[in-house]
Amino acid sequence: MKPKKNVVDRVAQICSALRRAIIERALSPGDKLPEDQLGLSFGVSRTIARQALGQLAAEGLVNLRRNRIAVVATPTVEEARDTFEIRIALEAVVANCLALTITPEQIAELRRHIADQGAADPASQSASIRLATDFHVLLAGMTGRPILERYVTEVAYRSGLALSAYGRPHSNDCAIEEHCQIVDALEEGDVAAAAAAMTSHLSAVVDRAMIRPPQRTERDLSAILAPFIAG
Amino acid sequence: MKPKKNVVDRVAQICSALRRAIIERALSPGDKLPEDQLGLSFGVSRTIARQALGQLAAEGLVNLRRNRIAVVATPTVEEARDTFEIRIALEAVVANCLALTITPEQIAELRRHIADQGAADPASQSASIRLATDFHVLLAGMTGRPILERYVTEVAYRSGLALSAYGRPHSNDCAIEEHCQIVDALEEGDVAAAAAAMTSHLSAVVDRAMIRPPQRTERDLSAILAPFIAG
DNA sequence: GATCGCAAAAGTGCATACAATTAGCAGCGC
DNA sequence: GCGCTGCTAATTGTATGCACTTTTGCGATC
Repeated sequence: MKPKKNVVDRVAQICSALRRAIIERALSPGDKLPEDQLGLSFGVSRTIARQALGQLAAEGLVNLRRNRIAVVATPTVEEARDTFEIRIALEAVVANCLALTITPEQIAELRRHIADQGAADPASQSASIRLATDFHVLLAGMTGRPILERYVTEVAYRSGLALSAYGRPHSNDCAIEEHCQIVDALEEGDVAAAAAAMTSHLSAVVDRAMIRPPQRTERDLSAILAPFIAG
Repeated sequence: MKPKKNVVDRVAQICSALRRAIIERALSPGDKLPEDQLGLSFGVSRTIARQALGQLAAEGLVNLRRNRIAVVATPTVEEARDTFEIRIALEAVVANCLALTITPEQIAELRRHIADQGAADPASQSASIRLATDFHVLLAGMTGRPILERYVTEVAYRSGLALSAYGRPHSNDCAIEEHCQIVDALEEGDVAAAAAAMTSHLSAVVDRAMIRPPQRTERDLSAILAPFIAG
């Protein structure tokens, strides 16, 4: 293969890596993200790191203040609730859409995903959080609507960050059970049931969370980031 | 006043200017946006212009392809419909929220805005389109939820771009009438009626549009942009 | 007259350089 | 001990330079 394509934009790569690091709680709200350290970790110049930070700031995952080091955003409680209400509205659209169009192959893929989720090491917070989020992203992707998928994904990541700030340690079991109910409703093509299952699932996630007070420690950024840098 | 603050981030300034230029149809889908020409127009270097383009691309207003000149996005018909469905879902949330919380002062402000809209020169497409969009942004802002406001704004601009590609020349009168109905429902605190008025208004916008085939001409970018550069 | 090839021009992709701002810290007075 | 002051290191904000890619213009060729 030619040395031509830079994979697909290094900015996007860095954004994905940081998003995953945030959603998996390797990075916590308030963690600092200095441009040159980021650049060093990902093997790019500050120019690129800076663009990535700009994107993430637009997505609400990072806070940017002039002449200040970028930090992982710390959503307020109001923002967290707001995010989830928006998420519920958007994912209801997904459920409505999919209940009418979903194929048996897609159902199978979803069940496979849920099985993976069940098989994940329950001790590994990061894996179960990521899989739970991926389930929703997968659903959104199945609608075949790129814009809907984009917004659902964005808001799902933002929710993950909010949970990271306020949620109690993620509990995987209930998520799996509720994800199953959603797939069941989709399989039957029951629009109302699918939307209801989705809504009550997300509401339950909110109810289960919104408890723990935030914590604060200093850590080594490059060590945190190492596993997220694509080979 | 001190010579310190750069207003508030020049990237954001350029983004706003371009968003307005797009929504007012001074820029049409497919129009080229070369970095150095942009930089020249706004008095910044390519670095800054480039960052702005990155943001706008993330918002779906601009298309970016590697080594190619950035262009104003040309939404497909599917994307346009998708955008509007998302918009309807989000603005229904706005309507629900406001029907319960809106104050008499806010009602007055909305009626004032609608009056301005009625007073706008009907020949001026750009003014009436901008005012119509601003009405929705204003509503979203009144919820006091910054995240909801952000998504509604983004999707409203995207809708505007879609209409620019496919809509027939914007008709102001019906919009004003429908905006009035929304405010009426909000004033009565009737949640269901407000959401219904909002939904049917947006559906009507879609129905009225989605007709005209896109056109294509070459124009002078810096002349187009001149009125959008903040003093 | 149309087509192909190729070199110049235009444009992007990225790193680096430098100015400006902030953060950290030592020293000082109280 | 505590807070203020000024210095230095760290970090961001922006422009510029260079390599590379795409587009364009133009002449040769058929």
